[in-house]
Parts: sequence; C-alpha cells; structure tokens
Amino acid sequence: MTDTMPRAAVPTLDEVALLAGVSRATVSRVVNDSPRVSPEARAAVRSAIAELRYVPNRMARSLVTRRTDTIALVLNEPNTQVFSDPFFASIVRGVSATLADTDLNLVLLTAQDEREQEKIGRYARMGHVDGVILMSVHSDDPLPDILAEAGMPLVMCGRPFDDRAVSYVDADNRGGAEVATAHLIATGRRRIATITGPLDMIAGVDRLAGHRAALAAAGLQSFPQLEAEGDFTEAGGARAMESLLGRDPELDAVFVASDPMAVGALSALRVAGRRVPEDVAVVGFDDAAVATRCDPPLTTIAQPLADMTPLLTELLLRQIEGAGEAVESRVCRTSLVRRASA
Amino acid sequence: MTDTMPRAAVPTLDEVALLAGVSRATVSRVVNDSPRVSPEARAAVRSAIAELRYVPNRMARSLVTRRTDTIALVLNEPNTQVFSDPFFASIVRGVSATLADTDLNLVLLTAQDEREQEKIGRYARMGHVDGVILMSVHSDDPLPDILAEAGMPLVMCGRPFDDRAVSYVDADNRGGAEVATAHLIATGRRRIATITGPLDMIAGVDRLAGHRAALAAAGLQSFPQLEAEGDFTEAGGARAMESLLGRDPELDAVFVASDPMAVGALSALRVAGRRVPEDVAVVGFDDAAVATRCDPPLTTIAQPLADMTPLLTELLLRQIEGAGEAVESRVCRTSLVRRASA
DNA sequence: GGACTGTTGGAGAGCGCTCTCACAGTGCAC
DNA sequence: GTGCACTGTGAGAGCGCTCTCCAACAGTCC
Repeated sequence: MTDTMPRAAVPTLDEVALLAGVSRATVSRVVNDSPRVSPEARAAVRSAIAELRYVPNRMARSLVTRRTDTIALVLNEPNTQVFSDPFFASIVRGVSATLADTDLNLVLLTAQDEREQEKIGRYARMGHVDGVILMSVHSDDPLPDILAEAGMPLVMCGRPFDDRAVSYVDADNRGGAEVATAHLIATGRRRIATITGPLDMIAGVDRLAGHRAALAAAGLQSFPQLEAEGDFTEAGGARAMESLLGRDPELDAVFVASDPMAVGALSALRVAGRRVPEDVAVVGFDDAAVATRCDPPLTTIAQPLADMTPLLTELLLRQIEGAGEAVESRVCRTSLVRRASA
Repeated sequence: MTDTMPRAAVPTLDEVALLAGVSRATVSRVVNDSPRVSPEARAAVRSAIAELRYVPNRMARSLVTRRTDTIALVLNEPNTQVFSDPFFASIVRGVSATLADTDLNLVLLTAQDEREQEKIGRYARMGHVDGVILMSVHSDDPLPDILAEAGMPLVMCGRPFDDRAVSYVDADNRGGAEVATAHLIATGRRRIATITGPLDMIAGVDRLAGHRAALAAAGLQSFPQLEAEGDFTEAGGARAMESLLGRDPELDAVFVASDPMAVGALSALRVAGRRVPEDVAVVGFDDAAVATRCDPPLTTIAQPLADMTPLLTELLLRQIEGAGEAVESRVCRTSLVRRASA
C-alpha cells in the first residue's frame, strides 16, 4: 500500500477541467465564484470537483495572488503563564469568531524569546500570512520593528510604547485606572496602594499613570512604597499584595491592574487576616469571568472586549485590502463594574 | 509614498543571481546549503542576499517541494477555559521548544465548534501544513477522521477512543490513576470519591477506569454517588467537590483527575470546613506548577511531559519524512509525587 | 447585411522556486 | 594523448494556479 501510493493522488485543476470538459480557466472561475460562467459549465465543474474531491492547492494560488488568506495572532510573551490570562483567551476567541464567517484562517504564534520572535518575523516575511495581530508587547520586543520594516500589515493589541505610526486597538487603560482609583477615593479610602502590571508593557504603564492621576486630582500624594509591580498573574498578585502589606500595614485600599492579580491579592489579604472590603477595598481591571466567582466578587474595570476584537480584525483587514492605507487606531472606553470588593 | 510603492519590492532569486553574477540554480544551492558550491560563489551569493535582504518566497518553494515546513498544533476544544490549563500550556511550550532548533514553524489552531474543525481540516488539506498534532480530542470530534482521510501526517496527544490506526503519545492515565487511588487506600482511606475529567475525553475515561481498578483490587466497591464528573477546570472541580460532599458527607478521600480541578476541590473543602489531609485526603493528577503552590501542597500524579513533547514531535516528523511509515505510539509512565494533601 | 455590444470560454504567460540534466573544467591513472 | 571520475555551474522544465488577452458566437440596431 505504501509503495503503490507514494503520495496521495491529489487532483489538480487540469484534471477537473478534463473531467468537466472545459478549460482550466473555467474551472478557476468556478472555484473563485466569477460570474462569467454559464450555469451549465458551472454545474459540470461543480460535479467534477465533487467527484475528484478536489481541493485547490493554496501554495500555487498564493504564488500568483500574493495572498494567503491567513492572518497570524502573535503572542509575544516569555511567560507561558499568559495562556492562563483570561484576557488573552477572550481575544483569541473573539478574533477567531470574527473570522469564522470569512474564509480567512487564523493561526496563533507564540514567541517565548527573541530567537522565536525572529523566527516568527521570518515566517511572516516568507509570505505565510497576510497580516499580523500582535499581542502582549513588551518595551524591548524587536518584532514590531521586524514586521513594520517588512511592510507587513500589522495591528497591535495595545498601543505602542513610542509614538510610531502603527495601527492599534486599545482599551482606555489610563482612563479606566483613573476611574478605579477615583472610586476608591470617593468611598473614603486614603491610603491607596496599587499593584501594577509589568512596567515594560504599555498596559502596565498606562494603568499606573491613571492611578497616579486620580490620586493627584484628589490632592493625595502617591508614595513609591504603595506601588508594587506584578506580572498579570494570580501568583504575582499575591506576592505583590504581601509585599505591600509588609511595607504599609495600614493601607486601606488597593487598585490592582488585572483581575487575575486581584484574585491573588484577595487570597493574600485573606491570609493576612484583612477583610475585604471592610479593611481593604480592592478594585481590579478586566472584568474577567473570575471577577464574579471570587470571594468577595470583584469591583473592577470592564474592558470592552466585544468591541475590541472585531475592531482588531477590521483594522487589519482594511490594511490588507488597501495596501498603503493610512494607519488607524482606536481606543475603547472602559467602565466601572461595581461588585462587593470596593 | 503609498503610490510610488504599491507593494514592497521583494527581491527574487533572479535578482540575487544577477547581483552575485551567478545563475539562479547556484543561488538556490546556497540558500539550501548544498555542498556543491565553490567558496567564492557562495560568498558572492551570501553578500548579494544580505545586500538585497532577500528572503525566499515560501509559497514558490512549497509549490515544488510539497513541503511547508510548518506543523500545526490543533486544540480541539469548545471551552476557552482550556487555555488556562497548565497541561496545555506545557505541551505548547514543549513542542515549541523542540522545534526551535529546527527550521520548522509551529502554528496553533483552535477549533471551538464543528464548523471551525472543518475549517481547520480544509486549511490542512490545502497544504498549509506538513503535519498535525491534535490535542484535547472529544469522542465525537470529526477532525481526526478528516485529517486521516486526507492522508495528513497526524499524531494525537492522548490515545483515540476507538482502536484506529493512528499515532499517539499518551501518559499512562489508567496506571497513574490506579497508583493514586491505591495510595489513598494504603493510607487507610476507605470512602474514596473521585472527580473525573470529562467522560467524552479519553483521559477522563482512563483515569476513572484506573481509580475503579484500584478500588476493585483492594476489594472496595465503587459507588456512583462517589463519582462526580468535572471538566478539568478549577471551577468545575470546586462544583464537583461540593456535589460529592452533599452526596456523602462522610467521604475521607478524593482522587481528582487534574490538578486545576484539585485546587478547586481544595477550596470547596475549605469552605465546607474540612481539613486536608486530616479529614479528607486529596490526590491530583498532572503535577502542574500550581500543585506546589496550593495549600496544602498537592500529592499528585506526575505526567512525564518532558518525555512526551519531544516524542510527539519526533513521531510526527518521522511520519512526515517517511511518507507511508508505520503508525507508532507511545505511552509514558506516570509517577506518584507525595506532598502534603494525602 | 454589416457593425457593434455583450457574454462565455480557451490559450498561454507567468508567479518564484527546485531540481534534473548536460556540460565544461580539473585531476589522475593508464 | 585518451579515458574516466568528479566537481561546480547553468539552462530549462516544470510545480498548480490566476488572469490577461483574444476568439467565437449570439443578439441588437441601423
């Protein structure tokens, strides 16, 4: 069996044409839904395709069309923990769902170190994908540059560090954080700590800036010892909370820059014997599913993911279509979701 | 600017050849590391490639070689929660690391419903990938059939439900579960419950079978009310534990078919006021990182992931090389890791 | 009847690459 | 000198597809 069929006999356009009694060109027209085909020819081709179980060879097609109908969602993250971040899962699901109705394919690429980033850069430049959505960008990642330089259509999920001309979709992280901390202030808290995201990520930076701005607006000073850097993971949140409690046992509120970290903070507070929200009020960020399940349910800032993911793909597709189209970006509004923790 | 360069001027082999003063064939030889090139020619080509920033067009190459140098890791799972399963993250990282030294690319594909599975099937059949590693297969998934029928090299992570001739790599789930429950019995427990995985997944089925076998071997009966089905998530584990406690408040041990579920069970037990391991002993499965972090640290069954992921890729690559190669499968040994929970 | 328009289908030229084959050149044994 | 093995190189034929012509034909109008 292995000898008699060294490779599966994959039918080609020509064979379909032969069977249908038309030319290659006509088969191609049918496959690509061109209107310029008579119903009879179309029917003949359709049945020949079905009979031969013909599937177009994408490589051959791509070679001439310069399109692969594939876009990549690149997760740029050394830490495998990200996989467990519900924000990431939501984006993947959202983008995937948006593309389900098209005949575009979505591939996920993960880069755990610089070497893998370069590999992905090569992968993209070799023409495997039409465009890239880039997530979880750290300040020193070379991938945005590699891709931009190659002229690859690119949309970043999260605004870039510098003011480069690149499309992005982002939540209003700064504004959301400001609202979160303002809410804490409005409920009478005065010693307000924060657990930040990684400060080499723009979401981490922006949320910290928002927090500080709210403090300043209320005439409160921001103390370095009330700021602890987390890594967007639950374990990191717990560690950061412990550290904060060590530095200032009197703190009465904490704005945590992501829900998974907030869940970690909640357990650290429990371990330390603090009641939430009586002793320490907690506000998270994301409005992840876990925010409703934890104890107490988390007051948090909702990111409009339902708006963001379609936008992400829309911006990318427009760039792919329009070749030299202008760079376009969107910032989506966040909102405070009040639950029990603050 | 957009008008003057309607598309980035991507250099081709011919241009490199022209600049280097050699033929296309020689450039191709250099690019593909053929030894049959003089050092001078090689050097000339290398510098021309560098100067033009030439990257081979993968589509053109694939068209003739019939290889894409890309393999797909397909995650077949309606539930986005899987992303947070450390087992999945470990496999992704492992496979990715194994491939990092090769010039093979890894793409992740996720299928959330049957429609997306078919899309992936088409994607593969169109020749985007050389082979597929399939994870998280449920009993009624059509994808294995679609791929097998198309003659796509395929390795499943986890053995298939029926005895079909397909390569797979799996942990000894049945044996591991047997050891887990036997350990519970050996420490004097008698009312031993289990939280199973989804029973439309082979890992769920096998671990339950092992648990029952251990019970039977010790002359203990297995009661349906001591078996609750989970979904491999923490929340599912907590729910299942609550349900078990409701059904039999006297239970003194529980074998939980995954660590995330065990963590959920631990919190449910805490809420119910049970001490672990004094009142209820708990054994998990996976030896995920979380098993060391939870309270108390989890006694669990370690899966030899370090063996499994290289095996997964190795088996697939052998299949890709050897076209009609014989199907080959491996079951990797598990081991009991004793910590504080049992 | 002739010129024109519109529709359908085919011929053929590539897309950028690999790879076989032929060929020139070199070294060495006879 | 001839024969032979071997090495480095180039010419050229595709891989399977798309897409631009262009031909053939039918219908319409003057």
